[in-house]
Amino acid sequence: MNTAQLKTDEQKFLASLKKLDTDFYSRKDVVKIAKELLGKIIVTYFDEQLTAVRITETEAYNGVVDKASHAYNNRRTKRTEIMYANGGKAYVYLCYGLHHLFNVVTNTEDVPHAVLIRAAEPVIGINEMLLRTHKKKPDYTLTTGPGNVSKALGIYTHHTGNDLKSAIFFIAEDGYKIANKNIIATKRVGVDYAAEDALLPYRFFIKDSKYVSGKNQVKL
DNA sequence: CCAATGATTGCCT
DNA sequence: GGCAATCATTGGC
Repeated sequence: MNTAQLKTDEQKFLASLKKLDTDFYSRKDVVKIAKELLGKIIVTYFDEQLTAVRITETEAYNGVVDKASHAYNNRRTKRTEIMYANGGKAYVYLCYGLHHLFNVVTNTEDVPHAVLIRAAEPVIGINEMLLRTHKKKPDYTLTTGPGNVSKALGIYTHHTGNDLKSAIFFIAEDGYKIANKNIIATKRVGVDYAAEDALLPYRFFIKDSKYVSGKNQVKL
């Protein structure tokens, strides 16, 4: 990216970030990674527009043994192939024919784990997010819900397979910490078809955050 | 080849 | 709270 054309506050913001490295993503415990992604920053710099959000809600998908996962029972198709890559890649797919859902691929090669990013809080580029989502005013719906997060950040299915350590699309930490007692675990949303696996406590969100999807969200 | 469907959202009542 | 929108992927024929 050409950082010279960024505003001073944008440059300062980027300088405060440290990208998560491959070791973070390639660990074996996807549930732990889903928890640790809370509070991290997603940055996109598509079309000369810098946008960033802080993750507030995630869901773990535990690979071949998880009936809610696209890779359940080692299902390996053109769409899911990227889930079998080493951690640190983006898995983006179209849901209900219109929503682009962004997942972080974790674990090592041939172990198809992923974390769905379900909600976040805007940090940089709110005006651009409003343009992308066709909204008038920023409220919690701007980046709450997996479809909305992708829309606000400009993430589409053609980004599937992208490396999350690139200059224009990455996840980073900025030192922000969340106490364990402020992380809530619940069952996942919209996976009732997954029988007993639908009940697993694989969804995590930041307690009291306004940017949380479903019935746990706080109305303004 | 083709019908069914989904890790959702937003608009209507 | 109910339901329509909208289509790539999937799996069955």
